[in-house]
Amino acid sequence: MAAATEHALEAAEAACTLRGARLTELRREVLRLVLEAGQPVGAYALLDRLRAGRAGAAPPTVYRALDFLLEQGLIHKVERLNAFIACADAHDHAPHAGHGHAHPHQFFICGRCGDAAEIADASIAAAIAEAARRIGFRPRGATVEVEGLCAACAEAG
Amino acid sequence: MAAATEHALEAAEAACTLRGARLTELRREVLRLVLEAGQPVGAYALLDRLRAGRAGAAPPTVYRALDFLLEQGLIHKVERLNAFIACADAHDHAPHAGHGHAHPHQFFICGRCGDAAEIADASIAAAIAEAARRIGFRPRGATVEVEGLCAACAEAG
DNA sequence: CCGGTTTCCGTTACCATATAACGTGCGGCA
DNA sequence: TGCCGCACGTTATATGGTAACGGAAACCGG
Ligand SMILES: [Zn+2]
Ligand SMILES: [Zn+2]
Ligand SMILES: [Zn+2]
Ligand SMILES: [Zn+2]
Repeated sequence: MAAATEHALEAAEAACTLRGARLTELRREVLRLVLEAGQPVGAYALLDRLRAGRAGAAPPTVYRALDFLLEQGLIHKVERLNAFIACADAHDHAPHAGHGHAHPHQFFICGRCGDAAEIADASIAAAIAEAARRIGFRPRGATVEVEGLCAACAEAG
Repeated sequence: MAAATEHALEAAEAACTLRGARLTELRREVLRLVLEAGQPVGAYALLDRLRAGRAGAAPPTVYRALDFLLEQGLIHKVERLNAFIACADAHDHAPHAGHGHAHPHQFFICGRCGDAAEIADASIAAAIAEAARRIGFRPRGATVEVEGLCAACAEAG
């Protein structure tokens, strides 16, 4: 599946260029590591892997790169795991001119195999927006993370 | 509003008794601190306050109490803040015999004043359940946390 | 090409959040 | 009485995240 990673990297490159953001060597490398993980991955796990090619890497090195990738909507943070994962459809959501909130999304996290499936369900988003409206709350961003068993694991055991 | 805190503590006592769980002195004290905070409060902030009356308190002291209170559904964790808050309607949800998942709930967190409003919106829960069903996911618990401006702060500015 | 400005990133130090591991005391129970 | 399980103290450690400073490099208006 290295091909998928390469494709995603090229798409990220293109998206950044469109917005005038600089996907530097370091940021590109961190994005590659997140893509290759394929699952939510912690900042320090990324740091360890990053050090394979970059001797002096330290926490700020990886956190700054992650902040950039979050800004660009190329990755998401999984709050329940304090971990990061590549956006499943970074190439789809419109390249806003400015910086950004990530697009609305939800995660279904398997407690057995560790997979995190990203979806963008309009009716969940609508229900949240409606509830917010009802209490006069002005939403700026939402975290929706469901823990449980994925289809494969539920069947297996 | 100390009266409200006392009332909640008595309700918690009753609920624990019903389930055969022991709301010890320590756990009761931590619950009191969470109730008195009125907002999401970090474990180490609780630890500091706990130390006022308990010289030797250490991280495990407060984390074990918090784990118990979470089990009993008396408090919730706010993942986005790594903080804890008293359940807004702990006396309402059925006292399951066994231990438990917390009841379904959602938080609307004001980024200006720090308040976190807990609601239990059936249509949000339903939309999530439906999305889970569609992908064959078996949910065990959900985190729904919306960040933004509460009604008061949105009006103020 | 120059000089001013911004951005990126190396580096050090530190803070914040959470858990592992082990021991002791205590109450319930055969 | 001996055993067991739970609660909790205690120490140490793991894991996650920032502040602050400085130098190098990219960018831009001349
Ligand atoms: Zn996404
Ligand atoms: Zn699974
Ligand atoms: Zn609640
Ligand atoms: Zn507010």
